[in-house]
Amino acid sequence: MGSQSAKTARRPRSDSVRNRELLLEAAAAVFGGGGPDASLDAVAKQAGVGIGTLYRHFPTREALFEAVYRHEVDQLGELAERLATEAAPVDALRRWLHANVQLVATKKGMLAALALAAQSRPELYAYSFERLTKAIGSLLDRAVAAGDIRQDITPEELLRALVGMCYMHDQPGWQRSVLHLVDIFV
Amino acid sequence: MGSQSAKTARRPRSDSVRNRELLLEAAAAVFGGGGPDASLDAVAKQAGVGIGTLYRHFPTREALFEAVYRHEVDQLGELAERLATEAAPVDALRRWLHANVQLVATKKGMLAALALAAQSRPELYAYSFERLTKAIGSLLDRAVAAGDIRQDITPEELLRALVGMCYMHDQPGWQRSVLHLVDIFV
DNA sequence: TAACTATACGGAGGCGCCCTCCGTTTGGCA
DNA sequence: TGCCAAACGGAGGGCGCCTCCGTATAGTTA
Repeated sequence: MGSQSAKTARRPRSDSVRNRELLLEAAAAVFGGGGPDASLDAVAKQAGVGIGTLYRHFPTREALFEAVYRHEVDQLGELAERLATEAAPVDALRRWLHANVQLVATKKGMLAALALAAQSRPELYAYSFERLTKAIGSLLDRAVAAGDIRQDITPEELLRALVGMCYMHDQPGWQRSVLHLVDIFV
Repeated sequence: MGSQSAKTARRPRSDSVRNRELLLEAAAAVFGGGGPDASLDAVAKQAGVGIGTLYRHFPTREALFEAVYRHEVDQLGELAERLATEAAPVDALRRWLHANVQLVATKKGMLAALALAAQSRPELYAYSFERLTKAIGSLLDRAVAAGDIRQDITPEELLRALVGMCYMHDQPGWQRSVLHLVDIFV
């Protein structure tokens, strides 16, 4: 039986996998720059693939949004794992939080779209919440174990605080002030 | 000087005023039914006017959203004033709250659009908040004065509670339960 | 009342985006 | 190396967006 349900299963084609990745990156760039109404033709062009390929991978605009969202969340998760092995506990936490702020700042144009997508798709919200909570949790645990940080804070609290702070993203200078708060807090 | 700044001012044309009203009603209906992506051509058709007339009154889609939003809020305000003279205090309050729930239920498709519009336009939010708070305030004062209701509640609290309850608008049966809560509360 | 004109109306048409469909290409497997 | 399922590309029909200008009409003036 192996990992496949039948002998007839085939490995996915390499170009398919690569194109999917290219499309996700292109979509993040285009939506980030031009807002959620940006043309899908532009996304395909940016990715260097035909429009048909885009639609094969993501049948609807919403599907593309959702995939981009998951992709971003996954990248944050992986970043956390990497930092956990590469950096000193507190530093890892600080850098991860900064990466979050950075992401929100870059993808301004996507926020509205993501908010809508997450609102109408509870399971998406749940997924990202769990994944991010775990990421924070592991970083936090290490920092606490190292004795570098107070213990009376849960991952959920920290995540909510982070999200809340980023909600002010239309005030001028929000980025500075959030980074500042993060540094003070740590 | 009267109400005009110069003698050269002309009264607005009656057809213009009428068409504007027709368009707002049509837009509320079409967006309510077909979501915020519904065609503007459809709105014009529903209103029985040419597409050019729609664009003259509302140069962008956002302008139309905003106008519809203000219109709805104003109507709720007027309803409150009317109820204040026509119904018994507590009954007026109850009916007004019910009208709110009704509105949210009817205009489901508009909620996402309105949320976006309100988010990117702080003054719109401020306007509606003030107007609705006043509406609730007057109804609440009357009910309290009549001794029919507890006194330790502010209009702001009530408004927030109402909005909060309607945020669950994707759960099945939310409408029943909110109406139920309203009745119990009153 | 009639003539005048500022104002508003309507909708054709150019443009660009959406999405499907199918002939062509390519990667995996034997 | 040959086979073919899977994936690719992009032309094209359709539709919605928005502008532009000739026509109609409400308000004003004589």
